[in-house]
Amino acid sequence: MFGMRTSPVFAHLDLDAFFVSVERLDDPSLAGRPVIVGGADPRARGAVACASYEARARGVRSGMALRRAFALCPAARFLAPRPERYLACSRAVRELLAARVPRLVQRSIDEFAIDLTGCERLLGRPEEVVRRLGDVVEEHAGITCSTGLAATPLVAKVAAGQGKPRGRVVVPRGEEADFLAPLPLRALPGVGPRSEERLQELGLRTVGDLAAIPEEALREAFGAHGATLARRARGGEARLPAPAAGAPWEPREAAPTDAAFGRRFPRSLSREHTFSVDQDAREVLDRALVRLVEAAVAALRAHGLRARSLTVHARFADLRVQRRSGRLPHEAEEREVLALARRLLERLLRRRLRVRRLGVRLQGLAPRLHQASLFEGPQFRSARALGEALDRIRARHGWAAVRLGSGEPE
DNA sequence: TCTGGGGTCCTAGGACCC
DNA sequence: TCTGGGGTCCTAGGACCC
Repeated sequence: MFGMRTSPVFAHLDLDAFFVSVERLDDPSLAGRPVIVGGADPRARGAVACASYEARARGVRSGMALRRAFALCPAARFLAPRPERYLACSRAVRELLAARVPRLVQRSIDEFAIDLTGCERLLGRPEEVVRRLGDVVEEHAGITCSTGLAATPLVAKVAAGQGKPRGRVVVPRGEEADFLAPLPLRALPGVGPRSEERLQELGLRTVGDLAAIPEEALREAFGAHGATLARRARGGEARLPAPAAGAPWEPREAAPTDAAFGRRFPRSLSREHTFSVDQDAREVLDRALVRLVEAAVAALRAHGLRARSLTVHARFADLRVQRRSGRLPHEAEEREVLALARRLLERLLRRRLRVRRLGVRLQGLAPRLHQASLFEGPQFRSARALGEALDRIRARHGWAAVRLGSGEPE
C-alpha cells in the first residue's frame, strides 16, 4: 500500500487522555474510574483540562466548566493539573520516538508527527513501524496512544483522532478524500465553533461539502483562513509542519538547522488569573496585577528575552474581553513593566464592570542583548541585579517569599 | 453550568512615510 | 498645492489549538 519508497508517508501519534494517563501512572488507584483533571475543587471556577473516557461517557468534555462536569459526573475524582509532571512525561515519550525515527515534529504536549517517507528499507513497512512505535510508548512510558498513518500529516492526525482511544487507523494512499468526506466539519483542524457555525449557514455539513467549494470562493468569504480550510479539506500538504519554536515541550538546547526553524523563543509570554468572585476593588485588582507582572517578567528573564510591548486584558462580568496595550522602554525592568500595566488597567477599568479575569501578555520578544549593559548607568544595572536576585530567592523559597510593592496575599 | 491558562495567527483601521 | 498609492508599524479584536 505504501510500497513506493518515494511516496510520502506520515504517521501521527496522539497520547490518549494524556493528563489523566499520567495521574494514573502515579496513582494506580485511579484506574478504571472517572477522573477529571482541571481543579481539585469541582465547585470552584475552572475548566476541564482532560477527562478520562469513563467521564467522557457521561458527557464530560475538555474546556467544560468544572461545575458542569461535576453535575454530569459527581463520582469522578477531580485533580489539580500538574503541568511540570506532564511535561516531563511528554519529553520522555519524545525521546522514545526520536531514538527510533529520523524525522519527528512534536505538535503539542501530547501529539507527534512523523515523516516516514523513504524509510521503508531502513525501518520496515510503515504500518509495522507505526504499530511498533505505539507499542514502545505503551510499554516504556506506560501511556496508551492512538496512531494514524496516511499520505499527509493532516490526514494522519485526523485518522489518529478518529481511532481514539488506542486506535490504529491507516488511510490507504488515494483514499484520503473518501476518508475525510463523511466527517463532520469540526473534525477538521482549524474549524472551531465559529467557523462551523458560519459554514453551516452556507449549508455545509461535512468535510466533503467543504472540499467541493473552490478555494478561491472560500478565500473570498473567509480570507486566508478560508483558503487554509479549503486545502485541509482536500488533505493538506505532504510535508511536516514546522515545530512550534519556543513551545515548552521543545528542547531548549536544540540546534537550529534551518532559518525557518531557527527561532528558539516564544512570540509572547502571558500570565492570567480568574477571580473566584468577580472583582471591582482596586486594591484586589492591583494586587493581582502585581503578581501577574512579576510572574510574566520572571518567565521573560528565564528565557533570556526582552519584550517590546505589553498588553493588559480583562474579561468582565458580562464575559466580554477587552485589551489595552502599550510600548515598553528598551530593556524594561519589572518596575517599568508594572507602571505601564497599571496605566493600561486604569484605561480598562473605565468600563465600570466587575472583572472576572485579568491577564498580562509580553510580546515583541527578542533575545536580551547583554552588551547593552555597557551603555547603561549603574541604576539600570542594579535594577537588573535586583530582578535576578528576586528570581533566585523565589526559585528557592517560592513565590510568596518576595513581593514587589505592598500587599498581603489574598 | 455559564467557558481556565498558555499559546498562535489573522484582520481591520489609523498613523506615518515616501 | 493637491492627490494617490504602497509599505510598515501599531492597536484592538477575534478565532483557534491543546
